Amino acid sequence: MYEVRWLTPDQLRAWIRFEAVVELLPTVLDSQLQRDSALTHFEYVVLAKLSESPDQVLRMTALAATTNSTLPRLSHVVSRLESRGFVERMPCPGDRRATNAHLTDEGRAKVVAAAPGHVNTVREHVIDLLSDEQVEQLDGIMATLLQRLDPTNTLRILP
Amino acid sequence: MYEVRWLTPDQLRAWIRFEAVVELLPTVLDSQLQRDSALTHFEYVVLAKLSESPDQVLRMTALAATTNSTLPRLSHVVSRLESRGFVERMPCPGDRRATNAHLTDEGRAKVVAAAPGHVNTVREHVIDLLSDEQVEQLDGIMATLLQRLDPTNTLRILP
DNA sequence: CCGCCAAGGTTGTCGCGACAAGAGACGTAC
DNA sequence: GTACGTCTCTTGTCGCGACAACCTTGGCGG
Repeated sequence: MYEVRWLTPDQLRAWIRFEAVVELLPTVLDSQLQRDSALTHFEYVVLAKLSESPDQVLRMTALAATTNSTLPRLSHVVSRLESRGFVERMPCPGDRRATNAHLTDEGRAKVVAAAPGHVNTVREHVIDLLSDEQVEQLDGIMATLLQRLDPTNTLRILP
Repeated sequence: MYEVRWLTPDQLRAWIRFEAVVELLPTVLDSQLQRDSALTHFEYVVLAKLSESPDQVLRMTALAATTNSTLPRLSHVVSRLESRGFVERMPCPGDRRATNAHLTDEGRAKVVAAAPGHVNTVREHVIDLLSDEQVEQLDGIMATLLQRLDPTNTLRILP
């Protein structure tokens, strides 16, 4: 039985709405990609991050970090993507413990084909609904939250 | 091959951060509740919504709406909660198709015990990190997004 | 009444995410 | 050179969420 600081009405309202968006948004992203490209949102992110990196290669650990994922989760997903021919695993030359994930040409084609529809969904459901000022506010708020959520601050390295 | 309006650098940065938070936040909420109260975040929300309603009763459909869920998902969760003694199903007097979910005393005790820890987590990871102004901004942004995400606008009925 | 469709819930199946356990490889201390 | 701890990744198991199929009841037109 310790002291609890409950939320004020304003805080509560903001939280309930935020909570709702956090609950609903992933479903929207997933179903669009699933429907149009037979990809999970997470699978898409993996392919996208690989396509943005030099030589289309990233170490599993680095890939896990940029996708806000854990290694076990990533490993499973890469296995699936590998069996579909979008990614191939290659031993890392310098470190025999490490594995490199490499985007195949087929995988690259896949993500290139999926990107427009995904960007469109992001616009329709988020960006285009907000003013430039609100986008800036959103960025500031999320940057603050990430300092708590992302211990390694991987995401502070941004373009 | 149609026209694509890519995101501007500012928009992209905001989106990547928002995406990261949407990915990471649910895990934090789930693991705290799981660790301290052996509850899923969604289970907690179900119990909480019931505890806030008159007579601790809500129809399944209404409960699904206020928890941003689908009926199948809710039905499964209520079954689990029922087997643990936190909720009981009762036929709705007025409509023999409908089912009422009723929070038991045990369930009420459970949610009351879990609430402080949960509120604390929400404060630590979200509310207390933001200024009052940012909380207001967050509320405005999320309200806008919900108009798209929540077709029935169930959540616009707020305290 | 009676045939039809919509509304309200439940159940079954499948796939993904979380977690724990394990197998190699690297570094380092002695 | 060898023993220990750490890093890197994989694998197996379990539980939840999405989706589809199904069943019952209610409303409504003829």
